[in-house]
Amino acid sequence: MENRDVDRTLSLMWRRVLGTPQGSRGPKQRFSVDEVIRAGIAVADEEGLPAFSMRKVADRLGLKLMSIYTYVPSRDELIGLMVDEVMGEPELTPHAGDWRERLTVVARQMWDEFHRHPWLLQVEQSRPWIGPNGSDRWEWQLAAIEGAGFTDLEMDQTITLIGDFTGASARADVAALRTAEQSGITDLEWWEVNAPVLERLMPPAAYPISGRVGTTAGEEYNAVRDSERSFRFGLERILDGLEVLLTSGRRPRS
Amino acid sequence: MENRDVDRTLSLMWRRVLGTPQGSRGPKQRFSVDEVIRAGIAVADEEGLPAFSMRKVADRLGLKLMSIYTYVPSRDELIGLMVDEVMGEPELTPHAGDWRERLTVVARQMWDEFHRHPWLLQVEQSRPWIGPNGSDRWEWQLAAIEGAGFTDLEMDQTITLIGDFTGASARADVAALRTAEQSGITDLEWWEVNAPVLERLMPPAAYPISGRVGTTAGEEYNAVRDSERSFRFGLERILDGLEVLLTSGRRPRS
DNA sequence: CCTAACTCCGTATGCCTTACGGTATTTGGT
DNA sequence: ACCAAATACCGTAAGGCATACGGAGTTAGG
Repeated sequence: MENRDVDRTLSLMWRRVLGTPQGSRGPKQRFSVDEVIRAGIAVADEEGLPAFSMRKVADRLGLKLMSIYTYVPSRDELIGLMVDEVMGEPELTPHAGDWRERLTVVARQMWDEFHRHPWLLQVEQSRPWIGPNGSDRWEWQLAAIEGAGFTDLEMDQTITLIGDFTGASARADVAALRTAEQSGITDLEWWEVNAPVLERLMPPAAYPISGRVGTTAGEEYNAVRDSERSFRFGLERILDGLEVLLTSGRRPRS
Repeated sequence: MENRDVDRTLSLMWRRVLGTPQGSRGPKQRFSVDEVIRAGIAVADEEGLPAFSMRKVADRLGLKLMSIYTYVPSRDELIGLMVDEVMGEPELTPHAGDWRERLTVVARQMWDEFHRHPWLLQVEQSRPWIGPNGSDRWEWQLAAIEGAGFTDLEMDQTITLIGDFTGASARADVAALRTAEQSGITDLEWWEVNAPVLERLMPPAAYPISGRVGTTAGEEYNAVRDSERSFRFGLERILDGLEVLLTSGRRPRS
């Protein structure tokens, strides 16, 4: 990636700060970059990232396909801009309560966001775009545990841990929701269709533990999985583990 | 999804158990389903899932594109079969040591696997295929914590937690490795190109905490991120948190 | 008032999956 | 021994995608 591309990318990301460097010669653009980004978000919200295409963005704006490329250099770039745009949606409310409550808010915000914009989980960012909203968010997330007693390194690792885990849980939950919706068949119905076949294929003797655990979980969840509950379980364990780190005594306030 | 499709899907998955129901009339197939699956894995290993195509699988076997469809009903199905095939690669060694060590082995096995077959992280399984190797693995993973004092429900949630977290960490690590390899530019070089631009865009006063933390982390990691280290950090926290759950006293052996 | 710069778009290239129909091959049944 | 059914393999085409390129129309600076 050339230096010029870096500039092009970043100047779109930070267009609020830099202003839009509109050359003044030719005709004015019919839309703004922001409108293109918002149209992109709408398409992705409705159809998911695999079905997201430049043509659909263009159609939504009443432009023809290739005109989109005068606003944005490529599909990947547009997606990067969409991501940072979305990062700016939730208000970064001042932190309150102890660090456990604060981290819970941080995690819950991400969880909600992944449900509002499931395509975020499908973005493959080769190199992370550094945009204004993402940067503000990262600052806010770190602020949640500032002064709790972590070292700088641990702060970085802690937010990464919370984010990674929340993303993975949300991914499972969103996948389950989407499948249920698309196939028009509930988890339970699916199971009822497959169970007889699987019972023939999987002798209980070969799966003593998963058989027992699966039955218990199925009865308790009233479904094959309950991702929301797994998320709460995991988050509590992680918070407990962080507390152990903080109270293990070997730690002078850095 | 019709009942017949369920059968078709599952009978391919469990072909070892069921035998291949080869009608005996026409010409024999030149290859086996297993060879197709292995060719698919080779393609995915080399080029990743986005570049994975039926044509490449066919080319690798010396078949023409459409012939693949006589072995496997669709691309998605083939990917499902590839996943279960890969799940059978590592040996499920008998568990030894305490539950912490065992869970570490479980997590490390997944971590390694995601690095051996990074495309696993790109698979969007709408409904999870239940195959023999995946089932055996799940049984083995649960066995790692059998008798440690968890309830059945907690066993399910614990393995899910370890798996989710490991997947997310591996995703970050693999993405970083791939980017470094593809762009031929290291994290550090990328930073050196971008830093001057970003310094202009991001006034330090607006990012006091992330500035400080980022500097510390950068010096310590000798890179922007160190996913391997974040993985070890997160895993330790999670294991600590699970230990809290087990030793909190409120727990009669279920 | 002319021309440089710019927007918008038509066309083309080269990918992808998969539906469909044709042809060659093998074998069970007669 | 021969025919017909079943099957594997493949050619073609439809309908999708990103994006390179060049042309036509529009605007404003000099």
